[in-house]
Amino acid sequence: MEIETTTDYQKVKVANKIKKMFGHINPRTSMELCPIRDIMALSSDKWSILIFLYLGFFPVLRFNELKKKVYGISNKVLSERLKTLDRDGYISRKMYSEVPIRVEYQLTDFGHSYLKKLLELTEWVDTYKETIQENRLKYKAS
Amino acid sequence: MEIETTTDYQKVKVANKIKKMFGHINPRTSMELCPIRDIMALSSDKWSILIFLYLGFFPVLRFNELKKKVYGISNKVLSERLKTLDRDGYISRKMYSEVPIRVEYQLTDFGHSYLKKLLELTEWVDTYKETIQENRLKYKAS
DNA sequence: AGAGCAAGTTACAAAAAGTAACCTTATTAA
DNA sequence: TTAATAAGGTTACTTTTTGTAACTTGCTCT
Repeated sequence: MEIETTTDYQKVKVANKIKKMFGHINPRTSMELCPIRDIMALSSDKWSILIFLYLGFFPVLRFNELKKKVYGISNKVLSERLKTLDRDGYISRKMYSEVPIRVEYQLTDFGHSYLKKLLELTEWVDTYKETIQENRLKYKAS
Repeated sequence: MEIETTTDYQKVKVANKIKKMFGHINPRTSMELCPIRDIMALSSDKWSILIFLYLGFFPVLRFNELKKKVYGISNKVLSERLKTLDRDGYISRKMYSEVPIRVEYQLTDFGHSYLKKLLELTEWVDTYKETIQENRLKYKAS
């Protein structure tokens, strides 16, 4: 898989984007107070990605349905992640007081908007996953 | 900040993308063996994002320069992240046997390619960070 | 009365991240 | 001739985060 080189012009554009977003980036200051990292970390961790993907694929899922699909996740962690995603507005939680109780989760418009962007990044990863495997083998051999 | 609603047509397109990438997504199988999560988790965590951004902004940085810029990171974690990013091929590490020793890190073409995609996601986050803050306040109040 | 179900919670163990002191090799200053 | 300084880490130890598995709650059905 060939990676096209980034031209100097493109690099300048990237640097400008970074500067615009992280205005205080310079040798003397930090990004410590920047919320972007916090938001990124909470929405792109290994479990949240799967929750986004499954809710993008199946419009509505209940707690235990998600638990079965997001293979390996525990009740505790699923519960925590759903709370965070709900709190930040990516998903909605609807409780129906039936017996037994029914709770339904789905992406909000905001969540769909984020998922669209997240997918573009995962598509890149999907395209180059073999390249990364090869890089790891080369590294190991060296 | 208004979020535009995702049409049913767009949702189907998203579902198709997911199906293409995560072909085995269905109620009976898992994504357990999928490398995408692993790669995403290792390249988009809270410290790696900053390393990408700083190396996207400053073409070449030495260990201690990075340490100063990536405010709050410890030697140990910086060293670990740099190793992982080097191993996966995002950055290159060049050592010069001077005294004192000099080690330079920079993005590879592969790393630049990834950063470009990562930036699109962080730009979305940058655009909507206030929305998320509001969502959190609403959630807290409810 | 006992079993079962959905949707969690809780107490505890394991893993990951953070902290601070230390190491190496060579150079210069006292 | 010690001693301090420098870069780029490593190591031992502490704290925080994750993961595991058992338990809870409220109601129904047998």
